Amino acid sequence: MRQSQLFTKTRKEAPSDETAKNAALLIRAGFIHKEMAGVYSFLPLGLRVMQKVIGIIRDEMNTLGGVELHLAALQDPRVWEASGRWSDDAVDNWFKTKVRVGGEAGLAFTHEEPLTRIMTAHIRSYKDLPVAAYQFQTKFRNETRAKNGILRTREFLMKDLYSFSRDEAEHVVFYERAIAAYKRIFNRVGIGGHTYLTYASGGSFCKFSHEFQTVSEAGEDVIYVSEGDCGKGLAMEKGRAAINKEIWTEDVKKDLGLQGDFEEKKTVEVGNIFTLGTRFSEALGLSYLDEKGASHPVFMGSYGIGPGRLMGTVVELLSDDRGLVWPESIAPFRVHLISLATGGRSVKTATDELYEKFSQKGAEVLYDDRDLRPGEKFADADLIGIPTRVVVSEKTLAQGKLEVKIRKTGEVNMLSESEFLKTVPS
RNA sequence: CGGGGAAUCGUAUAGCGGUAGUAUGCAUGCUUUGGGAGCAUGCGGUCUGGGUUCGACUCCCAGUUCCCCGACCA
Repeated sequence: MRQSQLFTKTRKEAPSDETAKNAALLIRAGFIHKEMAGVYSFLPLGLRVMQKVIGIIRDEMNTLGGVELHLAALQDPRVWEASGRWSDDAVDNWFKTKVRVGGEAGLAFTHEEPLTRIMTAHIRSYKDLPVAAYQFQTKFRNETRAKNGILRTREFLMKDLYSFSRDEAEHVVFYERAIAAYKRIFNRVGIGGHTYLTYASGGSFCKFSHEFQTVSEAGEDVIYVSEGDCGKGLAMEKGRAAINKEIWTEDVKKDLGLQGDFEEKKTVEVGNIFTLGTRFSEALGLSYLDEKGASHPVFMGSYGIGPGRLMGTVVELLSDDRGLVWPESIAPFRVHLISLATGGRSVKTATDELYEKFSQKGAEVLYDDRDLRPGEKFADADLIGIPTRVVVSEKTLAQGKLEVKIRKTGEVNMLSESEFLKTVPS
C-alpha cells in the first residue's frame, strides 16, 4: 500500500483523555479512533492488525476442530428468559433496546443461550457429538466503567468457541486440547512468555475456570505465580503455577496442593475458558440419545479471547518510547519502504520499481511515497512500528544497496536487493 | 454505582470579572532536505442551560461528556 493513499495522520502528542499507553499510542499512530468512552473504531492500520490476530486465532480454532459460524448480535429475550439471564438482577450489563412494533431485544454480551438453542435443531444423537463451533462477534457490555484504553470496552470483538460433548470425560479431552491451542495463540502473537495459565473462579458453572493472564502493569487482575514445581493440575506446569487472587484462599490452596513461595503479579486476562456442564443444555432442552436410547443433556464448555484486548496487550508489552513495535506475526505490514525525497526523481523512480517488485513477490509493504522530509518519515515509521524499515536514498543508490533497519532492535544493515528479498516473508 | 478531578482553535496547553494567548497542525509563498526544518502571511476556539454582575471564558448552580480510584465484571 502506498502511504499517500492512507488517509490516517499521525500525531506528535498523546490525546489528553487517554492515560492508557495502548490507546494513546494506537491513536497517535492512527490505528484506532475513540468514539466515546469504551468504544473504539478501527482504522485501516488497526484493522490490519486485528485481521492478523483473528487469522491466528481462526487457524488454531480450526486446528482444534472448531467450525466457524456467525450468530446474531441482536438477541431474542425468550431464550435468555429460559436460562434466567434476561433480568437485570441476574445480568446487570445488558444493553437492551425496544423493538418498534413491540417487545425488546438485547445486544449480545455472550452467546451461550442462542447457540445452545440453535444446537437443539442439530444435535439429536450421540453420533452427532462432540462438536465445537466458534465465531468472531461483536459483544456489548454496559460496563459501569470503561478503562485501560482498548483493554476494557463496552463494545468489543470476541472469539467465542463453544464445545458440546457427551459427558464430562469427553469434555475434558477437548478442554485440554483447547488449552494447548490457546497457548499456541499467545505464543504466536508474541506474548507467550509473559502469559500464565491461571486457576480462576468457575462462577456458577463449575469449581474452577482457567484464565490466560499476561503480566502487565496495565492489567486489572492480580495473580499469584510460583516459578517452582509446587502443585499439580492443569495450571500446574512446571514453573507456571498461577492462581487468580479472587480465589486465593486457604481452602483452594489445600485443594490444589499448593506449596512454596508465590509471587504476586498484575496481569491482563487475555483468555478465559469455562466448563459449563449442563447448565445451558438443561435450561434450553439440548439433549441427545445414547446407544441405548436414553436421553442425556449435552455437556458444554466455552472458550473466549478478545482479539482487540489481545492487540492492546501486545502494545502494552512490546512498545517503546518511540512508538509501537509489532511482532512479525501481527504487524499491519511486514516492510516499511521509505524513499527519501531529498534524492530527487531517480530515487523516487528506483523506489517505485522496488515497491512493484516487493508487491509482485507478495510481500506486505507500506510504501512511504509522501513528499516529506526524512526526519518526519523516520519518526512516523518508528511510531507505526512495522518490523522492518527499508530506506532508499541517493546514498543507498550510490552503494547499490538498501538500508535495512529492524524496528525492535534498531539494528541497521546494508543489503543488496537480492539479499534483502531472500529475507522478506511473502 | 460511591468518591475525586477535568472541560479553552483539529491536537496539546496558558490565562483573566473588562478586546483569549502560545505551540503544533492546516493553507499560501520563498528558502531548505538522512531523525518531526526556517521565515513570512492566513484560517481556526472558551461543552450546554440557568444564575450573580454594568459586564462572565473566568464566579455560582444544574446538566452533559471525559479521565482517575474503588465496587462490579456471570
